[in-house]
Amino acid sequence: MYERKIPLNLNCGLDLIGEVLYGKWKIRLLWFINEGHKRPSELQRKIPDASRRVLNIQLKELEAHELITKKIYPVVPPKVEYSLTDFGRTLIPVISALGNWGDEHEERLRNIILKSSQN
Amino acid sequence: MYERKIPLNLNCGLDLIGEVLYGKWKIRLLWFINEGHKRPSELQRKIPDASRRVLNIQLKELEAHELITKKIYPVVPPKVEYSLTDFGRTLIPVISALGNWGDEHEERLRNIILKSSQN
DNA sequence: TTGCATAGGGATAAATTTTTCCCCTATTGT
DNA sequence: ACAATAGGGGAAAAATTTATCCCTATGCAA
Repeated sequence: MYERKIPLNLNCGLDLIGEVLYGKWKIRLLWFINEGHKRPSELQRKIPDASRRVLNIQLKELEAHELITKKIYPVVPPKVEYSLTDFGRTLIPVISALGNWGDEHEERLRNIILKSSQN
Repeated sequence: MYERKIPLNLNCGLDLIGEVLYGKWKIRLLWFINEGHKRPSELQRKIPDASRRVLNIQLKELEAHELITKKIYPVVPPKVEYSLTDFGRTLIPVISALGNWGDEHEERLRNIILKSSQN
């Protein structure tokens, strides 16, 4: 595992939530798990731009942060299902707020982002 | 400027908001500017863990994304003030939602994060 | 006259995150 | 035998983000 060289700072609420949500795909993972896409392979299909590896890594982190739980069924071929914990579920309204803002300003954002990524 | 090699994806609202808020210090910059800390030097003092350089870079990006405006006063020593645009102001409730969630679960989060960063 | 404050930028290094590639388990179907 | 499916993980490379260092300029205070 990677060993951090610059210390964490956990001063305020924004630092704290940042620590658990930072990661390119974490918010989407939580979102799709909440929507009922529980198995790793489903999640990989839902998020095809992410490498399989990172999804696994980020799922592990979400689990370590107690936002999701992992259930392994002892069958072959293997079956695994993730679910939100109660704690994780409290994040859903926050994620909705993010997604809604993005949706509401979709047109404008797309233009702005594309324009500013030209130069 | 850095030239991206992996294309952006701007499919859903979460992608879009991610594009403008991703960046270690951007949320805090918006927050403090909203609180009235407008000058670069104030912001640097408010966010001492960030290097001066990155704050400038991220302020520029926020400006390019039309979330803040920059006013340069032609005086010596130089004086600059940032303000939220109307568009940027619409983000404040979203940022509050993030910060509040972190504050509400402060104890728990601090423990979880420290525990999981041990090993 | 040296030092500090103000604002900003270039070049380069370091830190961190994500991707790529390859390998392993076990069963079912061809 | 061999591929496909389902889930994982190590090692190293590539991508991306942040940090460090040094330089510009002016006016004011010790």
